[in-house]
Amino acid sequence: MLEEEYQLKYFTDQGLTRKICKKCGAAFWTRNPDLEVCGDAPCETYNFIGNPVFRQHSVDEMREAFLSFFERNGHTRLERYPVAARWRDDIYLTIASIADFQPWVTGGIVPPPANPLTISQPCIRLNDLDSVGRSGRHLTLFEMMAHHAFNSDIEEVYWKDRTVELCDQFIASIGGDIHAVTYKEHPWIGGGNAGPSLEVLIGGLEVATLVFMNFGKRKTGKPGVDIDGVTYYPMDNWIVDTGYGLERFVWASRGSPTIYDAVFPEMVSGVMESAGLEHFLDDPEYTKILSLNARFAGVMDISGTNLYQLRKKVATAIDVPLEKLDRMITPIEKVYAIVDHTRCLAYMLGDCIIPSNVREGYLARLVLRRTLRMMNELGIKEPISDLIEQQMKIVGTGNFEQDILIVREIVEREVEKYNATLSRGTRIVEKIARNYKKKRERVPLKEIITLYDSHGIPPEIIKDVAGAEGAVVELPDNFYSLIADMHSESGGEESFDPFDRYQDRIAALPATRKLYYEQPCDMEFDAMVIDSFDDHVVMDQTLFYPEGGGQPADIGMLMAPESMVRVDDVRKIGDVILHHVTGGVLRRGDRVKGMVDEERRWSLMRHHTATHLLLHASKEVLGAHVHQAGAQKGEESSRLDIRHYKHITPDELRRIEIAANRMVMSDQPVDIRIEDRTKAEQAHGFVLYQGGVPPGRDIRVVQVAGDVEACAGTHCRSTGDIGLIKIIRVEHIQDGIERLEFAAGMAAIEYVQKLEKLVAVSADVLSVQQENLPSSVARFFSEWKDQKKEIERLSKKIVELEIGNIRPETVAGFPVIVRRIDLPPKDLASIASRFSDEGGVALFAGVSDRVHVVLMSGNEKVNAGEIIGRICILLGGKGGGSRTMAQGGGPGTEQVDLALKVGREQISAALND
RNA sequence: GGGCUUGUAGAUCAGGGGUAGAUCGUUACGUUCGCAACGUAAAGGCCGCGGGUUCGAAUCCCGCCAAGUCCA
Repeated sequence: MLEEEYQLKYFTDQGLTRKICKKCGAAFWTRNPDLEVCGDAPCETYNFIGNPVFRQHSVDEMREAFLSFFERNGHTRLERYPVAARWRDDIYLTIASIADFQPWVTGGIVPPPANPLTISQPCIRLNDLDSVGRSGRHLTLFEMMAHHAFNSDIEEVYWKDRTVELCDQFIASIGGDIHAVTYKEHPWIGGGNAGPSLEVLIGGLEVATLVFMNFGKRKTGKPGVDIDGVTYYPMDNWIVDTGYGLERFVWASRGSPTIYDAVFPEMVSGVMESAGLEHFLDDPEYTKILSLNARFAGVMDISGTNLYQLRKKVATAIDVPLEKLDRMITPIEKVYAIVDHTRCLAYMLGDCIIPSNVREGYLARLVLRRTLRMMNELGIKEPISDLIEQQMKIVGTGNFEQDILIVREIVEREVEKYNATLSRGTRIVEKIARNYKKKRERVPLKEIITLYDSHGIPPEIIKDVAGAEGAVVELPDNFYSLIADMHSESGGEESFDPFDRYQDRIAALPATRKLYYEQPCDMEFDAMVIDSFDDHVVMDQTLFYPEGGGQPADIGMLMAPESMVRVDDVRKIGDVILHHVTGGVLRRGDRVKGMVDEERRWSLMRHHTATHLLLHASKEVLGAHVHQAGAQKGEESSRLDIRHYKHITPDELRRIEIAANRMVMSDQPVDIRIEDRTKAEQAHGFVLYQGGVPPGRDIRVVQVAGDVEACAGTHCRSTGDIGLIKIIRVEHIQDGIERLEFAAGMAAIEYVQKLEKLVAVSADVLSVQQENLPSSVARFFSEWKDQKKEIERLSKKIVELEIGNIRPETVAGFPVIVRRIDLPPKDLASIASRFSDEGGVALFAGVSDRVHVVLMSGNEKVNAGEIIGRICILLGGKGGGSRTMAQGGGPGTEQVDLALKVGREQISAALND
């Protein structure tokens, strides 16, 4: 498959030969004619450990060596992107350098920021979380050093030969021996694309992958090829996608036992010390074991039960009992994992992810809790926030957007939350364990799943806590995969775009001129209909704003000489603007006059500009970490979701409102300009992208009162146009996101008037002055409570009096009372229970607007529940209860005497039975 | 975005159609030089909110709100 794709001129020129690995059968290229294996795991084990294959480099040195090498070779160096992939909605975290440029650049829609370019992109992958620390090579966060070239029919930058040549030269530049390098053929398929790829191996370690993305599933007019039974077509743009593992290069340059020792030696020894394991640091046996461990782990998949296999191999190799090895190595693996996880958290939190129960915030929480658990197991007392802070400082605090103090506060809050969850969880587990112990049963798997799934208690803790209560827990080894299977049942359905079928037709049309940008305050325009299909109209130019950036579409009218239609929705497809019309038909060539619903549009503009001010005011009050998490403008109110790690207090809310309104009153101009994307990003940073990342080489930058955003919406000319901004409420949408709902302009006035009316009506009901409303309400409420108490006291007294008054008669030798007492059912019950407690039978009826009856029996022979039913039928109602206590009622107030009489007969009949 | 769990006294939780409970804490009194401990008593509840079913709902059903949690 794709075999001819690997026949590079560079290979033959340089004297590399293609060989087939005698172990795995894979094809590879090498300068060493005697080589028989491909150099990849499991065909070859690590031989760089203790025997570095590059000149020694630190992380920073290696990164700089890479970037400057490619700069020297004509590449533009790019700053890293955040680890939270906020410009994409299909992934939460940046998982590869190419992810920075997907989907627009790779899709050929948007030109790349530079071409060719080089970048060192921190990436987070949590797929192999369990292997981190154990395998000696897995990391949750790694830097993918990369160079990319975006080729098209118009411009070919470079392709396979040059890419491999650069790889060779870079390896040589850091002291690597290119004769020891093998290039393994490794067809690559993913995300609807495919292409040849080369794995770069040295010392038994895969240090880089060179991917040549040139096939896609989409038809391009060029002949297709068959890959794994699927037809792929050569793409119009073909992309060099390389990934060099920074940490792996550093590791190979040090030859240390594990990647962790190479990448963060200071952190490892610091955490070792905190865990009381510092004696291992200079122990040669430890070094030997870990080297072996990494070497063996390098050639196998160690997930799940395979870990046991790995342990056995190492134990056999060094002739140490398995248990002893396990005791030695497990704590060290945890230290490695802690060091790795805290660095991952430093990036996550430093790049403004806020721990949450959803989305990427959940992933941050997951890693944080995992780390806490391991720290706890090792008895590390040092706060995790200190470790994260150290990691941030090692990376350099200037590389993070989030302030270190805020990161600390967020972490400390998370720790508190986790402790609360754990202690809550412990109580629940204890209770359940006691229950099953009493029943002499094992705690079933179902309970464990509920505890984990619904209460977040890890099964290990369940086992411990339940064990302490003396209960046995049913816990299979594959617990986590069981959970995963359970959740994977629900498949996502394909979303269907109703505009897909117009794609071709729309693509043939010229771009619509966007008058709404040129004349944002005009509401009338002339245009020519250039296409019309179904209920959609396309014109050469329009003032109608299409839905976008959280701003709804304009509505209005289009008038032709012979017809008039209503516009009720407007959409932008590519550069063409589609108007959805009702009430008539327009034809191609019609000259029309358009009129936008002016009041609505003004209201939307006010709300939109107000959104920017409010966001900026929130940053002023709450801190620079505040980001927009979403926004929706409306005519009457709008909402702005912001990322913030705790609840906004009423006082903060007032300050935000005041700050925003001050910006209004200072009447500052709204500056809108089109800027070059890359230049704008450099000037303003990624804070530009508050409402998502717009496509295109140029972006529209809206600058107002210190707030700078890439924004496609329509705005007021100056902040004074907005009028009043009134925050209506704040809502806690999810952990880490607060929603501000607000009104601007006339809508704000209307809201205030509505509030005013609410107060006026309320004050009127109580006949008090408006300013006395709070104290009056408080007084009424406490009086209401007092009086409720008083009624209860009096009721008790009446009950006592009634009991004193009543003399039971004797029926068949048993005390019986049948009486009408007009008290609430509750009181009747408490009187009746006095008699039934002493073996008597009591039937009471109370009359208010309806009749309720209570029958209580302390006598075996009298079944209260049965008798009450018959009584209630007479009252036109129903009733029921137990043998000893029954209640019921009905509307028949004039039947009370009859009902009681029948009741008495029933009771005596039962007693005489 | 989806699944699951939970909202009852200040705190922790029972009760799951028929008179709202326990433990701790609080207060008062007793014992004490005082404190702790102990004994006795009391106060403290819109049973999250709004609908519905029912003779009757803390309890069942629906919606909302809030908290927690697992996953994408």
